[in-house]
Amino acid sequence: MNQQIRVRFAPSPTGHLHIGGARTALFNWLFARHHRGAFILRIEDTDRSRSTDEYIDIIIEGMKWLNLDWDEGPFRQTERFDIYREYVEKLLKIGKAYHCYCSPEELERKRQIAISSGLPMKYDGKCRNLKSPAPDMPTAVRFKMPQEGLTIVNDLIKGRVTFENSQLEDLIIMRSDGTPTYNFVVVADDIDMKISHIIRGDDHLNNTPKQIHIYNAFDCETPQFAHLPMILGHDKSRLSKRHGATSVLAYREMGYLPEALVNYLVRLSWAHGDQEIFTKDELIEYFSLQNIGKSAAVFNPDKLLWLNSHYIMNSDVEKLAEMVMPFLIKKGIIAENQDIDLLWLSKTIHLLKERSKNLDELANSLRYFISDSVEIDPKAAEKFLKPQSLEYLCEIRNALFTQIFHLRLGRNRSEGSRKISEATES
RNA sequence: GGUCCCAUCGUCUAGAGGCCUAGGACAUAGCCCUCUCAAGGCUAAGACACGGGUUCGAAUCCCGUUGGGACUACCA
Repeated sequence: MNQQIRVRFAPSPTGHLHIGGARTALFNWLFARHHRGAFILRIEDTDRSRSTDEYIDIIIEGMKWLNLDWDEGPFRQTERFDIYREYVEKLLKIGKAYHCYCSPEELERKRQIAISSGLPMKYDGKCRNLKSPAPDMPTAVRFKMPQEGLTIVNDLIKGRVTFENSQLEDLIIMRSDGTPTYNFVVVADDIDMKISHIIRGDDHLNNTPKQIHIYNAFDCETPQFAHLPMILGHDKSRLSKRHGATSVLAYREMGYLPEALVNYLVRLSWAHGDQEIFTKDELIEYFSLQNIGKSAAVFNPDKLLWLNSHYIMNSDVEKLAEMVMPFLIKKGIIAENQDIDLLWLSKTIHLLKERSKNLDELANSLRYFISDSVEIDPKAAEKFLKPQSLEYLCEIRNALFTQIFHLRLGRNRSEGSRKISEATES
């Protein structure tokens, strides 16, 4: 293992693992695997009021479904508060941080004034050089940002980005309740975990100069940064619930294959010539930060669906049989513990997979072949099949499907099984 | 408002100054295959945001304009 390369995915458990987060995780994972480095999973749950254990489980489940395995973690920041306190103490001691006695209300008032008068909304530094601190008051701790000069971020994707230090404000690194804040813990953890490359969304690019100064305060070398372009909705605004499903597990529910989602996500801002379909091994071999584009990408459900049907068509029937099972159970097509002839199921799937774009559709088609007792009710069928497919099912003239039709009408499964064998072999 | 990022078909993208009459993929349309629906094959339509430079030569480099996005919390 290459000890030099260490990357991490650091979601906050305030919601599901969404499309954008999944792609960030994927790129980190690919980078680690390509370089034979370490991929670390870290849960950023310092905001206790918004973080839940349930979301942690959901995020981990999403990672597992996508087959993104990690080498270290999952670490939880709430279990590391002692470490952060030490780091804060150190900064206080060397004079890189100071106590701030301003109340949130006071700060909010100043911010409103700044907005209405069109001035920059920056902390005024009131407590920066306080001579006689009041030790009994609840205090937050602020980091002392340099106030002049430039900070340069040499980003592996965006290139050289320059920030004026005068724009940076003394950010709060520890709240008055003693809990540390994001921009600080990120750095503390990345130092502590010896992260070599930070690959994250470019919504963090503006945070980077602040974090660089924290590295400097600790006299630590900064890691390499790579800021990925955002994924947008069809209207080019940030992807959110109103654009449809954004959580990774929702795609599992809808019958998408993890390989299809991974293949779709990897092609957002990344390309390898004209190739569209990649195996996992190919991705690991080809992946490089160098051919990641700089511009945001619009999420396109049509192309994802096309990839999914491609992967369904090219999957082994045995594997599909296994994957479609939860859908059959959920729909009540088979009972939870029903004994089902897997060979028969596989052969039926073989006949249907070409026209199923997802596992949900596949299950719906299967309904008509599995339920012996169910007569076809066109009204009911209409709910699950497209008109053409319904027509196709009902007007069966194709010899092959005539046989299955008989089977479905429910005479004898072994009889049907024999006929499917004949059909699939010819 | 301030700071930062971005800009090739509707969408994802190829493009590293001449291989560009700008290539591929999704979606769209047509044709072929076919007893239906799919799948597959072929074809069509469809883009370098705009304006200035630099250069013998610009999608590609530089500047500006316009448009989009992100950040601007005792959120992450």
